[in-house]
Amino acid sequence: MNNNSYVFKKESPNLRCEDNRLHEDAIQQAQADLIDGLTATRLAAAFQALADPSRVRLISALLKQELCVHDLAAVLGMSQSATSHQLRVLRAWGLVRTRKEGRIVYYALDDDHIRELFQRGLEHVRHQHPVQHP
Amino acid sequence: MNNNSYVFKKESPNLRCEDNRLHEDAIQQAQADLIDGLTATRLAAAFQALADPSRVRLISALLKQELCVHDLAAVLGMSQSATSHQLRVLRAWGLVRTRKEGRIVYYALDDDHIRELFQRGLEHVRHQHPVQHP
DNA sequence: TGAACATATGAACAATAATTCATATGTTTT
DNA sequence: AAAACATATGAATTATTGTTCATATGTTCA
Repeated sequence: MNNNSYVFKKESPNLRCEDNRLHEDAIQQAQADLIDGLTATRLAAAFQALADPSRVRLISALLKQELCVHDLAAVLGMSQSATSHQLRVLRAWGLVRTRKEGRIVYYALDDDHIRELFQRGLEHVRHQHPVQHP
Repeated sequence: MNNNSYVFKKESPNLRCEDNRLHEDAIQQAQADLIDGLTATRLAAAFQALADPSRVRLISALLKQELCVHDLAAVLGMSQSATSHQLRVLRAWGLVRTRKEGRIVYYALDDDHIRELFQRGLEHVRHQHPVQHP
């Protein structure tokens, strides 16, 4: 999926943007690529699941092995309740799965997909320009 | 980065979790893998940048070519102001870059990195189990 | 120069979300 | 059965965030 034909505008005479004469083609192309509302909402939600420091740390703790709620709370230094709430978010969006053994519930990453996504994000952060303010 | 030695607990005699006799090793391993607070915050922020339907749609519109603010607003059906605000978020976190030509500002994806991350997310969403509620 | 245009931004408001506290559910031990 | 334990959940509170509205900045055109 490495499309090397990214389009930049040619040095162009000054036209009003409003006219849509200048950008008509680009707009149509963009309309075609635009993901639909439902997909956008789901995709955003998937990223949202990773958009919190606590949840990101939970994922990192689970990179190499499963852990129970109690231990996750201990590792992260969070309350049991907060941990459980956050785990529910991760589970609801399919990032982790659970396995129950007696009264203990073990959490694990759902699949390598997640690890992959996590690593990509980490790469991005590490290659990053000095942090700017949002 | 495909670590195939993911650790699951052995079927184990019933011990109190609190004891840390059972999970001691796991906890130490997790402590070691745990990303630090600053990294967690930055990583979460990076995902946060993609955690909104409008922003995800902006990215999708920019997959194949650059576009100006006016056109992005038109393509997404958002107000100029809202579009600009969201673009600022994407720019602040290094997902898009800008190029100014006269009074027109063109936005483009910053690099293939972003496309990659976007696609991974999309894959995840598409492979997804029937949607559950958070 | 003044009017039209493209974009950016600050303040206000509405909507979401994360944590805490108290308590509920279900399991194991005594 | 009662007590201890592991986890889950609802309500309340505080914090963040997205959008709108009005307006500011900077560029081009007449």
